[in-house]
Amino acid sequence: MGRLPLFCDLSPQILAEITSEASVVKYARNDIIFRQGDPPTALRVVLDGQVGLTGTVSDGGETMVEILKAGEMFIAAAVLTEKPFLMSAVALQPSRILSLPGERFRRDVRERSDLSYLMLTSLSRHFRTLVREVKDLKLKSAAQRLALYLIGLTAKREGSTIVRLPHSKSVIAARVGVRPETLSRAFGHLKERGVIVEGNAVSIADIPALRAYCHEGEEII
Amino acid sequence: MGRLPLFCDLSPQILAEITSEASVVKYARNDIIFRQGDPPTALRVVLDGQVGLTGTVSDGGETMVEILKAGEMFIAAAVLTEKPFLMSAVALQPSRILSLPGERFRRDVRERSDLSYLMLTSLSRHFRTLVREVKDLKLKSAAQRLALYLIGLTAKREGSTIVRLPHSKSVIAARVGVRPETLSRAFGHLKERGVIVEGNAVSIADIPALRAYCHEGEEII
DNA sequence: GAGCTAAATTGACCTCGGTCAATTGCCGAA
DNA sequence: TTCGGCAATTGACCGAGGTCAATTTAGCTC
Repeated sequence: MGRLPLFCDLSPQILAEITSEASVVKYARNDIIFRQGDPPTALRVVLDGQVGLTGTVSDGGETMVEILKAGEMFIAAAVLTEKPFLMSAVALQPSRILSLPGERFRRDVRERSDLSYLMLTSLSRHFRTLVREVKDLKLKSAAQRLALYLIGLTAKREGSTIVRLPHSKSVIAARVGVRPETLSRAFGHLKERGVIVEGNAVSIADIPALRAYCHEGEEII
Repeated sequence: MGRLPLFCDLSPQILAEITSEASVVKYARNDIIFRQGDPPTALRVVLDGQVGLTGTVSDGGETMVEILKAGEMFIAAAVLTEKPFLMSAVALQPSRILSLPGERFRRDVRERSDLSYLMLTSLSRHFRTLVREVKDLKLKSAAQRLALYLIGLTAKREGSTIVRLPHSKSVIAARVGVRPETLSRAFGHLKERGVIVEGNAVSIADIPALRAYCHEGEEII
C-alpha cells in the first residue's frame, strides 16, 4: 500500500493507522462492486485490476464516467458527503479492492490535516479531469474524443508508437461516450490520420499530428 | 463575508486571518474576469452578481460549464493544483468578486486543518454536481436538461409555481448545453408538459410531473 | 479441428440537435 | 414617436451519432 502513488506522501506510521480497519476484497471480471444509489460505506482503492464507474438510467442508457487502474482511489466525494453513489462500480478485470470504512475515514480526515490536505489535492486533480471531460463531451467529436483516449495510452509525445488497448472495444466505446458501432466508424475516420487498428493493437504513425487533431481549434489548454 | 454560506463555519478570527490579504474587484456586465489558459493567481468568491464559467475552442465552440451566484467560490481546484484555468470567467451581471491570493491561500490550506477540511467538503459537493453534469449530458435530451434547469430554480416540490429566469435565454441555452434555437424548441416541447413561457417568467403547472419527466427512466438518484 | 457464443464490423435508416437565414419582438436612444 | 440593434423565435435543411439488423471475426469449449 505504501507503494501507491496516492498515499506515498504519508509517513508509514500514519499509513498504518489509517488502514488499521481496512479490508481487501477480490472481485472477478464483471462483478459489481456497488450500485448507483447505494449508500457509501467505505472509500475504495484499486490495488490490482481495473474498475469502471458507470452512470445508468433504467431505459438502458449507460455511460462510463471513469476507468480506474491500480493505485487509484475512488468515490471519495460520496464518502465525504455521505450521499448515495451517483454511479455503479464494476470490475472490468479481476481486481483486488481495498476498503477504508467510511466513518473511520471521515474521522481521520477531520483530525489529520496531512490526510485532508492530501485528499484535497487529489480531489482537485480529479476535479479538473472531470471539467475537461465536460468540455470534451460538449465541444469535441467522437473521433476527437477517441484520439484523446488513444493519446492517453502512451507517454510518448513524438514520432510513432504502437499501443495495446487495455479494454474491450465496447468498454472503450462507453468510456469515449459513444456506441460500439460509432467507435468502429471513429477508428475508420482516424485511419486517415495514421491510426491503424489490428485487434487490440493500435499503431499511431504521427503522435504530434494526432495530438493536433484532437486539440483542433483549441485556444489554450 | 461571514454571511457567506461557504465560510460561515469558520470562527470570525480565522476568517479575518484568511482574508487579510484579500481584495475586492468590481466587474461590469460581460467583463471578463480571467481567461482559459491564464495561470491562477487567486481564489475567487462571488460577493454580488453572477459569474459564468465557459470553456472555449477557437473555432467558435463555447460551452458554459457553470453559473455561480453570490456566496459561491470558484476555481479552487486550479488554485490548489497551480495549473492554468480550464475555463474563462465572465460577469453575467455587474458583480463584486473577492480575491484571495493563491500563494497565501495555499499556505493557509496547508497549515489550517479546519480550512482544508472545509475546502474538502465543499469541493466534494461540487465534484458531485459535475458528475451529475457528465451523466446528464450523455444520457438526457435537451428538453430534459432544460426541465432540470427549471426545477433547479424553485425550492418547491409540489403543486405549481412561476419562476423568473435569472439569465438571458442565450445564457441559459449555453448552460443547458444547446444553441438558443434549440432552447426555444425545447421550451416548445415542455409546453406539452405544462410549462408556459412568457418573457422571462415561466409557469410550471405540475412540478412533480416535470420532475418525473427529467428523471424519466432513471433508477436511483 | 468443429462448433458455439460473444465481440466487432458494416450497411441502411432515423432522429436530435446544429446551422443558416428570415422574421418578429423588444427596448433604449435620438 | 420612430429608428436601430439585439434577443428571440421560426422554418428549412444538414450532419453526427444512434438504432436495428445482418455479417464477419475472435475466443472459447469440447
